[in-house]
Amino acid sequence: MFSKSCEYGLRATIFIAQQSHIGNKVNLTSISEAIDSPQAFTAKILQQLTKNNIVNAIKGPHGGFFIETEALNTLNLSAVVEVLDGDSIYTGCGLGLKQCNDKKPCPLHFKFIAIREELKNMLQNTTLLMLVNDMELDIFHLKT
Amino acid sequence: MFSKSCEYGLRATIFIAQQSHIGNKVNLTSISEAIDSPQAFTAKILQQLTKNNIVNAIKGPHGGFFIETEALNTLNLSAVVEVLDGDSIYTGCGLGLKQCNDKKPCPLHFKFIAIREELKNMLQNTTLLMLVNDMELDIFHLKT
DNA sequence: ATAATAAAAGATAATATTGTCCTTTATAGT
DNA sequence: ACTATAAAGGACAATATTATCTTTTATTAT
Repeated sequence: MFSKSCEYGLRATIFIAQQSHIGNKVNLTSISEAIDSPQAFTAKILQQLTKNNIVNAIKGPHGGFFIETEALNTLNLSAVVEVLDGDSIYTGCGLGLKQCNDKKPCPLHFKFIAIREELKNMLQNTTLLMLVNDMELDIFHLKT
Repeated sequence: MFSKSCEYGLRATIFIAQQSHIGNKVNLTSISEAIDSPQAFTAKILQQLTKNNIVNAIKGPHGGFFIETEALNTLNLSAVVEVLDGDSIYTGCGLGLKQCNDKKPCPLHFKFIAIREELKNMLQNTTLLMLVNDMELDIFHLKT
């Protein structure tokens, strides 16, 4: 479904959101430990998320990654996915055709649209704050 | 969503189904032209589909690939996807966790399940015959 | 038997993705 | 100023996916 980059990116973002919600900044080491991801690779992904204003980064001692409290309520999963995997998951043809649309569709086009819309809605309607609140239930996890 | 192999494989299968429905066997060259795919790569994919009894292959002059008429009605898209991409699309975790289930879910687990079920149903409920019939409408295409 | 056709199989190559390592830049505390 | 911390950036390496090329096997028709 998503690329490895996107998977790690989503997990990292959710972890940062969680920590930001309780007022903590987190550094690369603690992120990659918390989500069980390759550290250097995760660093690259966080750079992209930082450049695209999904997360904030502060250098130096007591620095680290965080998300502003107000943003937790507006940032959704779709924003993260779009930064890391682009919009191909929304627009790409299920059979890999370059041109596939309502006018000139592949045989699966209309069947796919329904599912993609649902996925899109789910990703757009799920904010980081929602996930952070869910995770207080403590049955959810981000590693292994 | 699907791998390139799976995209080509689905397109090839649909084309073969179409031709089989009107009593034609088709060879590699005509398949890769009809679906605009790299020929040698498509050959490898067809080998897998043949081994897994999705399509039949006959060597030699007047040989080629085909699907038996009865099978057109029972074979569904899910069968093709499972051969080429395995079942990861049904069972894999959206965040890439090795262990993610109802007992120990990732934060997106329950939201994903709904979408995956719909995808699964769509792929399982869409038979090759249905697609062949749809394509008689002539608005659908398999290339570019 | 021979030639032609067509899939199967094996080896190899190109590309993209995933992952690592090392250096540079920024910041804070002493 | 110096040191420690931490992200940013660049170069490189490993792996997986995608793609090609060549040889072999099977079948048909002459």
